[in-house]
Amino acid sequence: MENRLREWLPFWRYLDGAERGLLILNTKAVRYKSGENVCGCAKNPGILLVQSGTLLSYVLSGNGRVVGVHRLMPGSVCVLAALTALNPAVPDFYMDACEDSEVLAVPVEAIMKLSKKNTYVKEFLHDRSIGCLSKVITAMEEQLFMSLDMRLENFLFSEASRKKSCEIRITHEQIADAIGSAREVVSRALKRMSDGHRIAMFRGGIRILDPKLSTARQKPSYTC
Amino acid sequence: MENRLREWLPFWRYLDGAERGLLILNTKAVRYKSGENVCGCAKNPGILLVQSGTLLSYVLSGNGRVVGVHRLMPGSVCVLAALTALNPAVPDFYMDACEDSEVLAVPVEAIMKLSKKNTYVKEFLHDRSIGCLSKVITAMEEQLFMSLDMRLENFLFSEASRKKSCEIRITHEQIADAIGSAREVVSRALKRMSDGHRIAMFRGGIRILDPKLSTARQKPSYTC
DNA sequence: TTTTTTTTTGTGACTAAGTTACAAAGTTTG
DNA sequence: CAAACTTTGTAACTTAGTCACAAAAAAAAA
Repeated sequence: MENRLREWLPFWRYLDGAERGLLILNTKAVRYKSGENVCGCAKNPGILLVQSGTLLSYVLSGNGRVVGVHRLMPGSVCVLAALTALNPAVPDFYMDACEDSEVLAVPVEAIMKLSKKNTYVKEFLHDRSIGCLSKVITAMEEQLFMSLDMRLENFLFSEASRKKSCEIRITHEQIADAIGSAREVVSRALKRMSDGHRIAMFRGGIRILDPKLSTARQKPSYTC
Repeated sequence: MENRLREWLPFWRYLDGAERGLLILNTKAVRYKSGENVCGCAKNPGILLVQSGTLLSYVLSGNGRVVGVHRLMPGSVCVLAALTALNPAVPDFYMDACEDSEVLAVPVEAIMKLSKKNTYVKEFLHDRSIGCLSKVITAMEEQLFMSLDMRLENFLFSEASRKKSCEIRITHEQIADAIGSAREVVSRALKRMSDGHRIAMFRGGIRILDPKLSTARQKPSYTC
């Protein structure tokens, strides 16, 4: 545990013995089953250090629509949950495990106590907070400004490169959740791509045929 | 000038003589004409203290669509522009004067120099940054999750209460920009409201008739 | 193995909202 | 007053989300 903290918390080397003790004492290893809710509904694990598995954080509308925000992989350190708890201006976020996952969680109170005394912790929190919120904004910009087809292509591309394979095992429903759309809409878009022989579809997955799809990841372009 | 800085920068009382001098020396009073661009396109005035007029900050898509983010009124202190310059992860923002306006601008370099030495400045920046980004996220959530009609009603209500009058002088085009829609869409929605006798329309403005419109401001509700 | 149930995918009809293109009405300016 | 510009109206079309239901495939139960 101590090794993990040292490895992932850049301020570790600036902590004195008592501060390290406080952190070690309060940090808890938590396991989540695939699909289990990690954060939201008044549940707040604090700062997360992902050991294994994948977590997905998202924003939720009143009527169930969703914008995916981050994918947290092993090695990720995420302060978003803590931030929600610390600052009432920050809107609510949710997080689910999308595989069986193992994380180290530093509760909000502990990190707050530290950050009040230690500049390095404070600076760490500041930096990561802005990073997290920026990612949220970027994700929402994508959702607001990019067409469904582009988002879908980008998603397929990024999944393929993540899995290092042009065969992706995923359902239309899961894709829709990931890119913030509806299952029927995704099914139709995939059908168009399939008709154009850019992908091949099979139950529970997709194979990418068009090499262009797996090379140029588009980005929304901002002009003035 | 010094009085204004003291009044609006909560860390002023924690600065020593040299630091105050640095700030006074670097802060500039700037005037913007209505419609003039304040921030964006490599232009970055730094931290803004609005003296008079109104500024509007927004996010811009590649094809000209817009999400309004903040309205800065006299007394507002905004660190968004500075934040963009300081942290490459933060996406680009734009800002226009929407009336003739007068602001005090503290350039990025000056505030950075101060924040490196002074904890209070650092904490101020941190706090305002998170506040600004949270507002951006809230604005984008509204755009993503709320129906056009709701956004329009909320806008009309907030304008009416801001101007303390149920007669708002504004064009459909300006409304569309403010709520992130298109002029035709706004015209149609206004026509529906006008048909239902909730508003009266005249060239260059709108009068609110339905008292319900000016009482209950709706918010998107988040559930789990 | 069959039968039943669940999961996944397909489809049509409908709605909301953004886009394009143009016209008409009202205002301002020469 | 006429010309130019600003503001508003309107129709046709496109994209994407919603609702309702059906068909196909896989998994579980009998």
